[in-house]
Amino acid sequence: MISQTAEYALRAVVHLASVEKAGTSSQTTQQIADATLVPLGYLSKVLQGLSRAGVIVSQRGLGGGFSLARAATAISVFDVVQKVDPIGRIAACPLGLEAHGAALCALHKSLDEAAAALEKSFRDTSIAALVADPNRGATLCVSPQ
Amino acid sequence: MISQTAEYALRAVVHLASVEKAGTSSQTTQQIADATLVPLGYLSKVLQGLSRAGVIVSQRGLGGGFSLARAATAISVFDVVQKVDPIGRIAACPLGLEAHGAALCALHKSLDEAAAALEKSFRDTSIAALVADPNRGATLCVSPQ
DNA sequence: CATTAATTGGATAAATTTGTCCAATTAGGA
DNA sequence: TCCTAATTGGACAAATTTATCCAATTAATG
Repeated sequence: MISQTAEYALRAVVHLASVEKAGTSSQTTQQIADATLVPLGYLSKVLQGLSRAGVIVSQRGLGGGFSLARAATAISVFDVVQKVDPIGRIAACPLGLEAHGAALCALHKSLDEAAAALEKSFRDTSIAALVADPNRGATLCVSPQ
Repeated sequence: MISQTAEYALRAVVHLASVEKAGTSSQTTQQIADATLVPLGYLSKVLQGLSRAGVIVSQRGLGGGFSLARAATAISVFDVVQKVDPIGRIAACPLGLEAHGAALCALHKSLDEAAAALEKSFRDTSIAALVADPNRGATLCVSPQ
């Protein structure tokens, strides 16, 4: 449903939200990789993408790392997914025929409605809502850092 | 949201439903390719998969081709998608840690709920519902065969 | 200023998905 | 029986996604 890359991006952002809630300001790629079990080298690319997209901010050099670009309550699952692996809403008939202008056939209308529902669900879920209450289960199914 | 292969499979099955509704009993790979604009060689593989999955039936030799394995009302979008490109429901933490047994963290619980909703939407849509009323727009955004 | 720790970006490789082609097999019909 | 039309299955190629590695750059600190 979502790509591996989107899954990795969500894990990283949720982890950042989790440590920020606990009072830590930034995390290195290595720390994020350890917490999320995402391959280090690939995670580096994913974080670069999220940084360019304005979801997180990076700080180079000693003491640097990544942190959320804004409050976790102001970042949605959609914000993260859309940047690395956009949900393909169907705007026009994929067959490219213009016989019916912008009108979609029943199949593509139905698929687009499903995509719209998924998109709404992602828009309505904030990253903050995915950070577990520290008194209950841990974030990301792993023990807290 | 769904793979290219799933999109092709849906086009093919909807097309078969459409021609069967119009009284034609079977279609060759070539005919389906012409109607759906799916690359012929690849469509051949997709149809083989749908055939093995029991969604359509094939008939070899002269006069052969493909037809639906049962009434279009009894085939759902889910039946088609699931065979070629299964919706990945999240049964256990993808990080593979057993710290919390089968319990999902908030992120994966949320993603699984989204997958469940998508799955339900696909289950609730029959192929018959996607065959356009011949008096209105055409099936698949293309002119009828 | 030198050292250390960190991101950045590029080149490259591996894996998966998508796509092509063709020989073998199956079946109908003259 | 022979010809033709069709699926089947295998090998292969291209494109995309996922993953690895490393040199260059940036920044803090002693």
